[in-house]
Amino acid sequence: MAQPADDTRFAAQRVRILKAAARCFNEKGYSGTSLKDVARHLGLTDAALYYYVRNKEELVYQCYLRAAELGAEAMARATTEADLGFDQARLYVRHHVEIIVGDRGPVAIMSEIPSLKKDHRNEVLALSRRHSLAFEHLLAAGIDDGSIAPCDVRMTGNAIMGAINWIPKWFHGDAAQGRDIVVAFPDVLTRGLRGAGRGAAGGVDP
Amino acid sequence: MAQPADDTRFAAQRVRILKAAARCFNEKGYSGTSLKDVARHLGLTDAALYYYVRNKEELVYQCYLRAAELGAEAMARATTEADLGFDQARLYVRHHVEIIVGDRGPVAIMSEIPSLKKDHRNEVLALSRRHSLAFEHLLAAGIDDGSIAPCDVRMTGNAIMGAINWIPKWFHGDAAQGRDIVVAFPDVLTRGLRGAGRGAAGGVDP
DNA sequence: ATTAAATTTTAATGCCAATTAAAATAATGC
DNA sequence: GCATTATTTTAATTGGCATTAAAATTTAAT
Repeated sequence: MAQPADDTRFAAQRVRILKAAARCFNEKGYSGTSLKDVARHLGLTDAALYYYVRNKEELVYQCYLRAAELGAEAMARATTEADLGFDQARLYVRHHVEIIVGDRGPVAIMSEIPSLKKDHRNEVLALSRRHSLAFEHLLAAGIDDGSIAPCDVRMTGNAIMGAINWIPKWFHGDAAQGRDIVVAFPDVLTRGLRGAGRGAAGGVDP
Repeated sequence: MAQPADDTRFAAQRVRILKAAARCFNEKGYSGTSLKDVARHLGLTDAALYYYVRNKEELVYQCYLRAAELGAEAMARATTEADLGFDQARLYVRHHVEIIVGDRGPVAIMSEIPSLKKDHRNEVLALSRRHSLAFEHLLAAGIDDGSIAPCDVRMTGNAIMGAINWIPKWFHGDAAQGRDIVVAFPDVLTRGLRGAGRGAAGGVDP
């Protein structure tokens, strides 16, 4: 009854459950998926899930926490691996998209935060805002260093995040398409950011 | 019991209901919103809704039909009002975004198509695909006429549509923010498309 | 005003899904 | 092999929600 926090078996099954849940939630929404749906994907019974989470609300909560973690990881790697704002933005998109369509996916879309109970909702909302703000700061830094053209960073951030968040709505695991996404999205989502300063490619071929 | 198809009262109430439903669905998802939730927004009882729709599934179906209509309208206006692909793409974003954040909104996000029954699902899926294809053709035409730089039109379309579809997740009716969106999104979402041919602004100022 | 039609409410009904407790099975250490 | 712990299942219990039919109220036309 007491689960060792680091037990391999328990932790592994936990992740399997979170991924199965993420797939279901992305497809049919939070309330639209029953615990039986999630369990079926794992060859389990609905009741078995209660060994890993207190209740259904906590299952979504954990999914959203995991989503926030992975997003933050992509962001952290991006700011570490490049200096110019533009390059960081591009890297962030690349890393996040790779996670979403790769082996660590599916990642739950944080699309039903209002369904969480107050404490969890506030926590997830805070994480979400922190992520958005981090990206906006990244964009602002890019404008300062001249690699990104002046723009409304709030709206630009919302646009880029939206395009990423929407991916699970139309990507359902096709490997070839996954490769297309990883190749195209970083370019598509950042091509409009280019500034005239350092690192600017211009847009006019010589 | 028999509703005159064009009756002002009936039609008006019907639209009010669809908008209230769209708001609820966007916020809490299809299964997450009860008919009582929708009715409460209108000062009605849940049972009253059955005078306007056969059942809950048809309520979503109608919301999605309306969403498809409005999207198609934005697309049609865009292709009518401009010639170059780039200008059409920009106009489409402008029109669609104006509808979403304007008085005709909220518009339901088509995010739970799998919850529809087969016939409705197929119809809505077809409309959705048609819309995506229309946009991809528009992009391809822009590449041909030189106003849009060569790109993966499928992925570019997915990215732009995703950014638009995600708007209702963070926009909740604030008028000032609505203006920001209308001003920024057409630019943000199409700035990366510019080609080197006719109508190209380049990216280098002087 | 009176009547008929249109709209909404009240008051059931039944099902599905979340949750829980106890029992059964599987895994692990000795 | 035995005993203890971890994991899953079976078998209730529960409440909410979609749905329906009949009754009540409102609206509109004459």
